[in-house]
Amino acid sequence: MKYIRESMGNDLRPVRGTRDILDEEILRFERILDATRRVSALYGFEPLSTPILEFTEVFKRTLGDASDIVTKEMYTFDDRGGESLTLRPEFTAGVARAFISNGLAQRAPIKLYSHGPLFRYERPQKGRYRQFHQINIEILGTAEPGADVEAITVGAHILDTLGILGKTKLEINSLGDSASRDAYRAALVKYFSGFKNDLSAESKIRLEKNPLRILDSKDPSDKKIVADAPALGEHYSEDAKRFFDTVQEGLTASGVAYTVNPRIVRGLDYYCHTAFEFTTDLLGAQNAVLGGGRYDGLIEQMGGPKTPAVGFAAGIERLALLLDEGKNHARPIAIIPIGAAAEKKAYALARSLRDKKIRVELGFGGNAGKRMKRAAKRNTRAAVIFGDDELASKSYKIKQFDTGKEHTVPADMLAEALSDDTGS
RNA sequence: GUGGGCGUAGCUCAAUGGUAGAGCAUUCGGUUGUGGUCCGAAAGGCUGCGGGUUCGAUCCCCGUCGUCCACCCCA
Repeated sequence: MKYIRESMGNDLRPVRGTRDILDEEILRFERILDATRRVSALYGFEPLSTPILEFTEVFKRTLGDASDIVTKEMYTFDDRGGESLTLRPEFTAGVARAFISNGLAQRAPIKLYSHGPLFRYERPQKGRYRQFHQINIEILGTAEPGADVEAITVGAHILDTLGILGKTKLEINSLGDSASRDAYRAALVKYFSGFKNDLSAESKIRLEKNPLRILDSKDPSDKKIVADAPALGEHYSEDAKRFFDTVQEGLTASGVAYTVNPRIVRGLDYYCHTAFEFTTDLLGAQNAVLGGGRYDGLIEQMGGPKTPAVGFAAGIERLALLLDEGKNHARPIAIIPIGAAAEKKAYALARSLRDKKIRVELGFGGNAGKRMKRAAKRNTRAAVIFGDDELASKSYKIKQFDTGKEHTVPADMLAEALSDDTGS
């Protein structure tokens, strides 16, 4: 340690906004991925893994040159061949690209789930890192409101399986179809322009770049102005209204509780109709845990066939922060051989127990006392103790750590005696 | 990118303008066929880094890096 510090200085630190994930946290990650895999399979989702690197153009074209992500948050660099590449800052663009590249339109509608690391150059904060991880769900190739219902439902189901649905609330909104959106945007710009001098500095910029986002401003004086702003609902077309109604009916029929919040908006142009967020008040300012919406225009915008789609992403770090303690560790048993003959036999015993799906800690070296100590530290539930006596009588001594009780079982009953225990 | 709090042992934190201490954790011993408790001991620190003030800085000042919180943006 000392040597390393002297020779390497600060270079041993992980890069700002990145970190090693270990112990309790990585087990939580595993639980989240496990639940996502199991639940999404129930809905017919197939796994998809796309590259972490894409041509920069993939993100520029989908997110828009002016978006914050593109202008100041992407890790973009030229590779040795002079190509401009970018570490993916989000999933949807890469999934859409893969949809086109692989001709998945042939299989539409198709349901895909992905997970993995994403990168954004942002100031790190609670539940927010420069390398972060998401699970991602997309349903591509159907314009039916039922797909929106299913996307939201599978999200709720995953949260429920993780035991954290109750810590969140679901808010939904409709942005209307593109005609409704454009009309609404114009109405908003007109309205807010009348208050230009009273808006916060950020919102003045939003007025130019992204007027919908003013609705979501946290600035107190903005909020007052927003309160009387024209409502999105007034600008829905008949179709848009019917679509939103159908989604709500579907959610109710699916037993998914929600509230309509007109302030839920998406900044990017290709979003339309449904927008939704599962939020929590347990994570400070990073209140969005899972969010998504419909993006009918995206794939066509990328140069693919006209393909309506809906999807969401959920931040694994944020989900992990909400997860309850415990249930992460399955408790193994320890094998404690005493004497040379027993020690030699321990390897085969460990293997045969592991073949029977019993988790085994095979301590290394030391006398019985030392091995017992180590076993206790490994959170084992029981120890299998055997020496010359037990070998002679073809038996094993089992010690239950929780009760401290010991009993001896014949060799051929060992696995059975151990698998009776809970917690494996 | 903007604003604020904080950087002392692996972790959580003390301390004083005179070059640092506790608890937990770690290792060893008390116990070579029995853990968790208990007792004893050891190890672990350029007090983030650089500069300044000072006879002397962990403390005061400046810078820097890191971290945390908020804004921005988002999951």
